[in-house]
Amino acid sequence: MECRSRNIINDPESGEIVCRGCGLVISESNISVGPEWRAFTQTERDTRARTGPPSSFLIYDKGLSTVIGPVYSDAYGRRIPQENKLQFFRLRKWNIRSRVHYSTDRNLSQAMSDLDILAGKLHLPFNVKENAAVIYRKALKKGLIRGRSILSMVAACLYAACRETQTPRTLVEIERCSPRDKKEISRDYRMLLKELNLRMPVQKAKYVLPKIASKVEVSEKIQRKAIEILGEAERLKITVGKDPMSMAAAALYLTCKMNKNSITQKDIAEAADVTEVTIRNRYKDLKKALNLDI
DNA sequence: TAAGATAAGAGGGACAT
DNA sequence: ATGTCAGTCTTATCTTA
Repeated sequence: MECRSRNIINDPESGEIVCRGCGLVISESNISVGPEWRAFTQTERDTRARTGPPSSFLIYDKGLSTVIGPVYSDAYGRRIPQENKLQFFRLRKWNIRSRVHYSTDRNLSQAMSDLDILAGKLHLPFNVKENAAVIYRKALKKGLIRGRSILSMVAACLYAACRETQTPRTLVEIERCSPRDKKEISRDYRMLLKELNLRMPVQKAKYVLPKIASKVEVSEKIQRKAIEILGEAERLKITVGKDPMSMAAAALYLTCKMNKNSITQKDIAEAADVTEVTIRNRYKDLKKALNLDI
């Protein structure tokens, strides 16, 4: 099988790399990430490893800080004399205190842990989480967090990261996993867009279609046909200003009906998280624009 | 029982005041 | 900053096939 469009996306649901155009799973990224050396004992592994954990925006100090550990021996394993022990105790104490010293650091360390929890609940891949962390840092630097809820800002950053990376997650889905409500999260999200001058790519209905299709019983053929219809709808400019999710839902419903797949509006509405009425309206638009008579 | 029709209300963008 | 307006989507209810 060969996919020409190469319009690939890292599917966060399955962890696969798939083509957004045709749904082909491309699993050929066989890069070996293991070491090129062999080691037979733990000591050998320790001495041969040349790297530590990666630096990450998800850790408040990017994981690069030096930590004075609670071991009372020096680099050669010799015990530290009694008279110096107190000195090390004080050093360690200030090492810990200085790490999370400023309020922004405390805020960030709290936020990163909240982000971790939220992204985990939503099964979001690492790159989205990292992206959200970068946005949060920018917001914090511009003083946009103060006076707002950390949890809401974290949710807003995560949503922004999803939009930026074209990872299909709706605001409602994020709201369900966050203790803050949709109104607040969306307000903060809009504020982020404005203050940080973020430009988001427009969500395409055909990218969210597989998400709906995976929740209802639809054949691969019908999915492809629905995507075709969406392309046509876009060309006819009847998608502008419409929720991509409802466009996709309506296209899927239309295709099912044309192919004698007796799926109900209710089922699709549930899978797409839109109402039946909205599906009906979009369905009507599609039928009219495409001159279809079913 | 699913699908269609209709109406009222919420919330946000554009624009004016 | 606040108000208005058109347009979208939701919720609710009734009718039709």
